[in-house]
Amino acid sequence: MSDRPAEATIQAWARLMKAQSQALGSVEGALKAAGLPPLGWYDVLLETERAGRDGLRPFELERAMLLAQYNLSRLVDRMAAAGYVERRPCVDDGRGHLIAITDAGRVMRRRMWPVYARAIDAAVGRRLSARQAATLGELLGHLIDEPS
Amino acid sequence: MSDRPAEATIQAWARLMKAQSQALGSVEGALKAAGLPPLGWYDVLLETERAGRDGLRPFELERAMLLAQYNLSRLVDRMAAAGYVERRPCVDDGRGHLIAITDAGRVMRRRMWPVYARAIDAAVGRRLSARQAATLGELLGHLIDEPS
DNA sequence: TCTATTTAGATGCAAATGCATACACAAGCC
DNA sequence: GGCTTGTGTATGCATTTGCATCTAAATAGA
Repeated sequence: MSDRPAEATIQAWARLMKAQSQALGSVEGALKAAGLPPLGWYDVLLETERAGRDGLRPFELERAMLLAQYNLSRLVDRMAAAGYVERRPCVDDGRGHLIAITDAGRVMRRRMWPVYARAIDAAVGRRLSARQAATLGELLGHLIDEPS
Repeated sequence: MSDRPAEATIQAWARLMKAQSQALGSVEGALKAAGLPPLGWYDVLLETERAGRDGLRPFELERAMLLAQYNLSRLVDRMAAAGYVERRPCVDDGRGHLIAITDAGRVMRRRMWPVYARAIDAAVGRRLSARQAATLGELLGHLIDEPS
């Protein structure tokens, strides 16, 4: 019980929760206000677009994102239903498939980006100097487990 | 559209999302592993305990937490059903009520704290020096809207 | 080759969330 | 007092999440 964290630790923890909650909320809000899909969709679109023609496997996508497997599986369902990605059989491995972005998906990603970018800038960029943002990123990096 | 955020901003944003997701996940995981209720319950217990004998109004609680109104309403339902808080009629204002912690609630809060504290320390405290934690808290503070 | 184990992914079900709206009382105005 | 507007809280319904489990295919071992 003498593990009681230092005051600075507790404050950092509390503010980490609060800052991300507000930042995320305002970004999601901006997307919704613009009639666009939620943030998670953007990440999938970005990763699948980066992956090129062939697309990528769900488990690869899972690693790149902060989503549980079952969660991703259903997100892909929805996005496929919306026509932004498609599932293709995977020759190498009959268990899985490849997820590839469609033209509509590319269009949507381009449509989302300006809104997303502006929202990030409002939530983070405009509130910190370049130096502060760099420091913040650096410190937050310490809290992230590198699986690499 | 030339609002494209600076690299440092984007990195800070991405890491903010990732760091809190991991930190929160590990804290929630620690609570669950110890057979304890989730984090949100702790916050309610803490605030109601601080509020003293009379308890406090849901809208006050709402301000102290990161919860939407309807969400809090149902959280209180669950916690009342579990016997940790109780709703009492409010004489001043017939619309609302007061939420007060019970003895069982106080016991539960005390049971949760060591686990919570250790988890915060593992997720944040041990990864940063005191100075770094203070800086992180300071920078995160810039991202938080002060309604005060 | 045949079996056991592991891995990729989906899915049924229960719980939690978000949204819109309903409801009840309070407060201000005439 | 009646009427309108505002505020505090609950709730029905659809969507999303979490958990546990299931299937199918790959891989390892005998």
